[in-house]
Amino acid sequence: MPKAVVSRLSLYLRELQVLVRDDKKTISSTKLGRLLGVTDAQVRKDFAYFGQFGYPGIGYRCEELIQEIRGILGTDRMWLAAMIGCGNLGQALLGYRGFQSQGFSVQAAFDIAPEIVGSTFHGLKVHHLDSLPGMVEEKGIQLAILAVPAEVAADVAELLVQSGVSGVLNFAPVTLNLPKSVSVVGVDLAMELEQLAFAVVKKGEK
Amino acid sequence: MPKAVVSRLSLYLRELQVLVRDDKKTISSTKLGRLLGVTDAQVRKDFAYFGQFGYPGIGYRCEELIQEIRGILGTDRMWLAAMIGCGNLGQALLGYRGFQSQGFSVQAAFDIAPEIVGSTFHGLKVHHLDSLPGMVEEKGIQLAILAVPAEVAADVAELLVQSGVSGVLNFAPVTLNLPKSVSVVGVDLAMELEQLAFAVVKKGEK
DNA sequence: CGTTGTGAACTTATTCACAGCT
DNA sequence: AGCTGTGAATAAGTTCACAACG
Repeated sequence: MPKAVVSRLSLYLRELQVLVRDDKKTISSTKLGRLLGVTDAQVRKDFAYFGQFGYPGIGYRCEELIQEIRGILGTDRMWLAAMIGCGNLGQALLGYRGFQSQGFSVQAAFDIAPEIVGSTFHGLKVHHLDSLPGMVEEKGIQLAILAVPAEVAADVAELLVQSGVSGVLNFAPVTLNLPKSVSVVGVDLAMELEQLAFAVVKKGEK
Repeated sequence: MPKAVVSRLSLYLRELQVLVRDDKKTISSTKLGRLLGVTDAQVRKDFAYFGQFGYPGIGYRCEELIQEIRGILGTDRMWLAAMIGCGNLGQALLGYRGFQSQGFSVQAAFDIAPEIVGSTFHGLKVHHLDSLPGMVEEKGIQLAILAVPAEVAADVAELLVQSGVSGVLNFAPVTLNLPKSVSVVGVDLAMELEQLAFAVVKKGEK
């Protein structure tokens, strides 16, 4: 299965949730594809990797398809996460409503700076990083959102691995080299802007 | 040219900047690839789309290659950006140092909420969205960072287009449908966590 | 010698096109 | 009639492997 399929699955899910909010009951591969800029065949093939979810002559039932996708992605259960680093970005992410609504619950927050440890942001008290291993165990935390400065990201990531988390969402602008038992997804905001700059330049040339 | 090449270019750039900080003068495609988890052939082919930057027997000169990549991405000049939406996320992004260092300067910030308009975050005063078109023109703003709630994202994006921006970095969890003269890069934080959840689930099954 | 640049081989991903279901 | 699911065809992207270079 192509690995791009999984990111399209997230995209389909997001669009289906919009459709349900607008009281749409069913949607065809053609219409769903049009909304997202992919072909109808692509939509059908993507779902076909996981099962037969459609109804010939009808399309896909939105609510049902949402459940199927959530089951595939694993977001039908609640995932417990820890926020690591409560500076600018970490604080903002603690207040982000979109995580909770998609199946992610930030259970604990950590930092190392004396002026931040002990503070409360969006109802969550910040603990010292030293207490991370214990709390991961105690609370059953599976994922970490890493929002620390680049210089310390590698070391902190190492600590996360030792603490037993299974996945890291890395906002630090460095490539983490972790054991392959731990999954990593990187989000580099400056890189995204670079991609945008390139797209603009290319368009200007055409 | 494959479109994945451009995102790898950003990745190479980031790693090269680390290498330069560590006083490395040159690097081979094999070593650079190892650091990032791609093959040596991939590294060479990626650069080959844009020119001949390497030295047989030596590798690539880091400083030189950085300049080449910045030239390709268009980040050798400074890009002027506006922050649209100064809630949680917008405020955090205004304080993000990584943008400036990679060639992006946030010149103005906008919101619509009376309690936010007029405030100052990280040295930047928040204007009302109504003054956007004028300031885009006046300051020569090319890019917009869209950090508004999903419900209003489409309408605000429309205003951005009318104001004349060339590119939008969209943090709202919706697909924007803009004229193709305007480039859009989307970053959906919940989607990234979903990708991570899937990776963890899949690893557990194996 | 170590390393690039690149055509050719191969692998992966997307699109086509149509049988078959409702 | 409208739409899915899917094998076959096509296209895109990656790796191989080696000549040429400093």
